[in-house]
Amino acid sequence: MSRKKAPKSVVKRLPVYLRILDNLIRRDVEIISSRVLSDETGFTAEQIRKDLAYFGAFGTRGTGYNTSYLREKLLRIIGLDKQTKIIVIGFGHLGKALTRYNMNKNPYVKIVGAFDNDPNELHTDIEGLQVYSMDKLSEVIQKEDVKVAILTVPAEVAQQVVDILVENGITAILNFAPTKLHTPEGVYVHNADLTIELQSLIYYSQEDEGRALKE
Amino acid sequence: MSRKKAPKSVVKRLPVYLRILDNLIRRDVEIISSRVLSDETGFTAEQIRKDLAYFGAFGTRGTGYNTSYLREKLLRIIGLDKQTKIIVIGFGHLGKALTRYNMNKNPYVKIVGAFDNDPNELHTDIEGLQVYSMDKLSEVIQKEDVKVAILTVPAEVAQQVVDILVENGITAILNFAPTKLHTPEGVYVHNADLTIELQSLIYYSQEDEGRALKE
DNA sequence: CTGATTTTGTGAAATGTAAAACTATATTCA
DNA sequence: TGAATATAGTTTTACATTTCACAAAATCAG
Ligand SMILES: NC(=O)c1ccc[n+]([C@@H]2O[C@H](COP(=O)([O-])OP(=O)(O)OC[C@H]3O[C@@H](n4cnc5c(N)ncnc54)[C@H](O)[C@@H]3O)[C@@H](O)[C@H]2O)c1
Ligand SMILES: NC(=O)c1ccc[n+]([C@@H]2O[C@H](COP(=O)([O-])OP(=O)(O)OC[C@H]3O[C@@H](n4cnc5c(N)ncnc54)[C@H](O)[C@@H]3O)[C@@H](O)[C@H]2O)c1
Repeated sequence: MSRKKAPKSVVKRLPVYLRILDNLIRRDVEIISSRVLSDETGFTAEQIRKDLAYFGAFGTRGTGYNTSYLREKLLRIIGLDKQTKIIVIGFGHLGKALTRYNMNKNPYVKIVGAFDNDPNELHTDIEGLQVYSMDKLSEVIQKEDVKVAILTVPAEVAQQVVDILVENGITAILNFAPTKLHTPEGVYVHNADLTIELQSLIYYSQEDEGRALKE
Repeated sequence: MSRKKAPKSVVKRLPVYLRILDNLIRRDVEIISSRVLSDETGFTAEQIRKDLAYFGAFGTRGTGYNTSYLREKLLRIIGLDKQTKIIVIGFGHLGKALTRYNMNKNPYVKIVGAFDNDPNELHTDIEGLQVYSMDKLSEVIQKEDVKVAILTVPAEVAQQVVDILVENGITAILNFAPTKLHTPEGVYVHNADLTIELQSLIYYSQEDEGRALKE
């Protein structure tokens, strides 16, 4: 049976459910209802049930969801059931912060290398991390069979770096550079645009003062 | 005349338009059509026109939009016409990267202080930045009349820090901690959850392999 | 100066997403 | 054992957003 494709908004909520489940399991909670999940996530219970229904029926009526079972299912749905290999391009301030964080705090991914074109950045104090110059890119991507890259280079060079990544078989890019990237069909780009987040927050922070909507 | 409230999706696109306009003005482009804006942003021309229409009529039929004029209007709409004062709470890896970036690259906001509870973090090599211990929070917020905070503390302490921020009059928070924050009515929280971005990207990177949607 | 062209601004239709209502199934306890 | 209760899963309805289609207004060419 072929299920309807899940909307983007649903996919964005799956990792939230996963995180809550991880916390619950750590606290030895074995069963959770959509109602309680609702309290923890802020999404409505109906929405949570509907989201999960895109992928199957994982609960028990009258009881709720088994936390470990649902976690396993979510891992498989999201694609985290086997550790995803990732590279980071642009080992500057943000690249370093993200690399360190994902190596220490994110068990679902494995950073197999960081890359920079500045020779001064080719060292690190992060344990277990290799920092390479850009000419090692092809070699590492192929040897490790990497498909996912985090891009933290300046906006001016982002497109040219992306072209190289795509050439070498990268199919998914988390882009922090504030610029629109052009990629061929089949290469996914997610923009994590921190400036946009901040500016739209400022919009809302002023809304109450009645400025924004007046003529 | 009172206009209809702009949807969140529209508000998120306004900073994108602003950025493109900044680039165009830097290249001395004076007039831009919605069609070309569409090419630059990836949004459809109709959508761009409709977005702007929530706030007024800023273009000239037959010609397009004057870049400088539209920029001024957008600045005022978003609330960037006067520099917004911001504080950063949690001067760790991510907090440092964001602070440095916004001090150097983001002319629309002014970081008036960073805060940390670890005495080792109370120094910095960022020019013009003051790093304070947490007991200076009230004082700085009041003296500078700050309303917006960037939150980069560990998830475990995020809620207790938020309570302090709210107590002291902060009304908008950009939250990087992977946890749901509870705030009273009138306090805006935007979650910038980088782990969710990465995990949902992984979902899409596997979609083509036909795994995710099969029974 | 006039008709053709361009491009904005906007109402209507289509699509996508969320919420609500409902149904089915399991559990609990008298 | 069976009625009451709890909760998942499904269908329906409402709402939000995008796309479409075109009128209105400005410009341009001759
Ligand atoms: N730091 C932030 O908080 C922040 C916030 C919003 C957006 N961003 C965006 O994220 C990106 C990185 O920001 P950052 O603060 O880390 O900047 P950064 O200058 O500290 O780091 C950029 C790194 O990319 C490297 N680099 C430059 N050209 C390269 C190339 N062609 N190939 C490989 N590496 C190259 C540089 O050597 C540097 O180490 C930028 O696009 C920035 O606009 C950053
Ligand atoms: N670094 C990343 O790339 C990344 C990615 C995703 C999410 N995050 C989240 O962002 C937050 C910060 O991450 P980080 O990597 O910068 O961590 P970090 O440990 O480097 O920084 C956290 C800082 O907060 C300070 N702090 C702790 N408790 C505090 C308190 N009660 N009051 C004030 N300051 C306090 C610490 O002293 C430290 O300097 C975390 O919640 C993390 O989960 C970070």
